[in-house]
Amino acid sequence: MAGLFKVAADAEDDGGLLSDRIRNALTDEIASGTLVAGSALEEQQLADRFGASRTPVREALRQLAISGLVEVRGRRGLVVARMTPERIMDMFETSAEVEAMCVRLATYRMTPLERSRLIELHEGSLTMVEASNVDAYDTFNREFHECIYRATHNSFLAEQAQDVRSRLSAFRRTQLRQGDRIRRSRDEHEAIMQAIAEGDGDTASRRMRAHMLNAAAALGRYIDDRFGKDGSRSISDGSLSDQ
Amino acid sequence: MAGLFKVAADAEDDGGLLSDRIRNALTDEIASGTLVAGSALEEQQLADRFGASRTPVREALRQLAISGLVEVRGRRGLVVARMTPERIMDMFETSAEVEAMCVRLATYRMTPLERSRLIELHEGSLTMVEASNVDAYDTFNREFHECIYRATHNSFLAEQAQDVRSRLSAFRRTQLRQGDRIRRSRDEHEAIMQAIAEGDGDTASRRMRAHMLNAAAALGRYIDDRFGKDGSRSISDGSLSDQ
DNA sequence: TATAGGTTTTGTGTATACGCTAATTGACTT
DNA sequence: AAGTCAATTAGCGTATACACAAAACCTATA
Repeated sequence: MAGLFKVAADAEDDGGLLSDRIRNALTDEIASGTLVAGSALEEQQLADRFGASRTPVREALRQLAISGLVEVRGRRGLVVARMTPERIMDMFETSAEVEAMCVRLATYRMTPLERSRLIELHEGSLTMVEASNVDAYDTFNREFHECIYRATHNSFLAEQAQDVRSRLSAFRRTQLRQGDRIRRSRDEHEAIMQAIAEGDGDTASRRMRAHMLNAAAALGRYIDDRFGKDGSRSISDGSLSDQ
Repeated sequence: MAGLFKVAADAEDDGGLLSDRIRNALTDEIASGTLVAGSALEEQQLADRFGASRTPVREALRQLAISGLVEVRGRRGLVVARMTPERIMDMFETSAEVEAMCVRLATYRMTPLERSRLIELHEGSLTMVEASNVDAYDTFNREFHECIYRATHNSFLAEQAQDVRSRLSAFRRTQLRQGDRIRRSRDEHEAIMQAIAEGDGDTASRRMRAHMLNAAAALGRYIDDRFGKDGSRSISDGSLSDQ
């Protein structure tokens, strides 16, 4: 069973479409490692296991293929994609770069209303940190970043950023519980907010990149434990030190 | 018919999978405007038109939905996505930002072999410019950018960049034929190459962004003609002027 | 005449059946 | 004994059939 990760998909565990439920279930099983990387995925077998027919299974697999969670191998079936530590770090780095890109544009284009909304959100996160309320902070964090996406006033970019972010959600899950990561996370947000307030998009961008890479690093040991010991590569040769 | 755009998919017009052929055909028809935005797409009707059954049509439509070319509306069918000028410019801007991000990382991480390969490609493009060989330059251009993607040494980022680029291919088609765009394109490549040679990732990044936005601007009038007259917004408030 | 409720219709979601490609295995030849 | 070719088969790609849900339409009543 995929008990390790009970993702947001559980909200509508039985109401939605069958193909979507299968997709979510497979996503969880792959992210949690229940389905080991490289193993073959046969449609009929999965259909039997879910008590469904091949049709919705196929739809689910095709979506997973586009998400990159499974690899298509010509005519001869699909296999669970190998989520190597390198691959995961690549995804985190990409996410960091995308977030940095977004906050830069957002700094230049944000309306006063959007700015005050972001400030309001940020200030509200203080009590969560003091209460060590991880779940509340996690929700806030998502809103914080989505607020920045919207402030770019580029809906396509916002969708892309959201997509990358959602693909990492399964791995980011445990990040905030590592040590005093929450407090440091909020401190980094603070620094980003300051750069935004000064209208300095490039600085906000650099700080956001560092922020995201710190979050990734907080996951480093966890990922190493799960997937191997080789997750230590320099993931940003650029100006990482900041603030 | 979708005669306007004979895309690269034509290379294997009959050999590939039926669902892929349908997907390509629909992509062309949407990009070319043959299928007007907002119109409903019924599976059986499309199946009849392509002489196939609903199954491959469904697969194609699901892929298009993920690509953003069609919008899913609950249970009541799909509609052709509205490709407004704003949307297209958003996509071009995103592409520009992604390319800028890639070339920055590539500058820091590129191996000597990759650098020499890029130089070789760039120098080879000179004869194409002098011969005004648009098709050859278009092929070179794709290789040039893909070479940069790979040089980031981040396969996930490379895939994302490739994905964004491919989504724009239908619109970028005519770009190089506008005026002396080819020569200016190569000049911009030249400036980027220089920054790469100096190991200045930030400069390479800025120049790449400007390069991509120039390419988008070259398409501006074309897009305006096709989709309306409102495609003129400031698409980069940041440091656009460069070199 | 307008509205409410039921009926028909339309189209997606899912199940099942068939064909075809290609991988595997076995036998036959060298 | 090893390699090659043919036969078998496993599994995907596609076609067709059925179920169900939502929207449109028609009818009956106020």
